[in-house]
Amino acid sequence: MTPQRQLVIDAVRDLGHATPEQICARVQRAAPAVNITTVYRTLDLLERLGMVRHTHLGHGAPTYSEQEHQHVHLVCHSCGSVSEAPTDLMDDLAERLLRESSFELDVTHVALSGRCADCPDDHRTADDEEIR
Amino acid sequence: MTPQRQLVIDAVRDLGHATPEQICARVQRAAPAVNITTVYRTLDLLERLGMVRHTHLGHGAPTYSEQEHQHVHLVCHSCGSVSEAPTDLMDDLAERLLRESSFELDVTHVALSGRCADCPDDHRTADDEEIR
DNA sequence: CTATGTGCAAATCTTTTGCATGCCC
DNA sequence: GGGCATGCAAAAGATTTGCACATAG
Repeated sequence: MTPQRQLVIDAVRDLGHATPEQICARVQRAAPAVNITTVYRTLDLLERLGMVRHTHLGHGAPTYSEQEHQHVHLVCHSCGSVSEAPTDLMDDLAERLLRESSFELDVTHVALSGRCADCPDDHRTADDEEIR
Repeated sequence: MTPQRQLVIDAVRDLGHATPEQICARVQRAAPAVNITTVYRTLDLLERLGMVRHTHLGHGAPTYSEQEHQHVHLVCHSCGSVSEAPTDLMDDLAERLLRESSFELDVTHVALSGRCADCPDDHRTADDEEIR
């Protein structure tokens, strides 16, 4: 366990869910010399150790969060905000998938996409707004 | 409507769901001169026109499919296979999200992740296997 | 001494942009 | 001629790799 690794863990914990870039920026506030390469390598390592997990939020960037930090991500593709919902929302679905398709759902790995409460239902299609 | 655009539409239809790269390769079988830039631009255009949609399958690459081709994608993060399930699987969930979180779910935009019927439950974590 | 972690630079891959050309009306 | 679509080359952004150095055990 090196200082860099500890900093990455702290950053992941503090940020909740963040991209490698954001994590790197955070780490560099404490230790400017830390290279982004190290952040990538460390995230990879921590993930293999089961200490962090990553989730795909839709538009390319994977985000990392603590392993324990389990919830379903709801991404608004109009405003880009990410909110969280309890994983038991998915329990029924998970059960049905297992029964009907023998598919064992990993609830936390992928974000659900849609429009959040704050965004009006204008008629642009959702993807027009997606951050690239 | 140019020949290139028709070819892209055909490729999207034929391939079901495919990345821009795959679509480009397919198009180039018929017209080798077509540039990948054109594929990207055309997909963008077709998407704005509502003729195709794209879905995030988890590991970075977005895949494009016909607009009408509505279903939920199930991605196995052990073997990488993509299967499809009827969207009404998600109806209950969508309703609950709307009621409890005022979140209007877009069922088709994001793939669900998990382990498919064919993959044994070994104890590597799912993400170890994720295609990068 | 050996193994491992780190920083740096460069390579790679994907996607986007700028620009010149060509075609259609 | 004006506008739009295309191809090409280059840029941009994200991630990975090779390598040399340092440090710990």
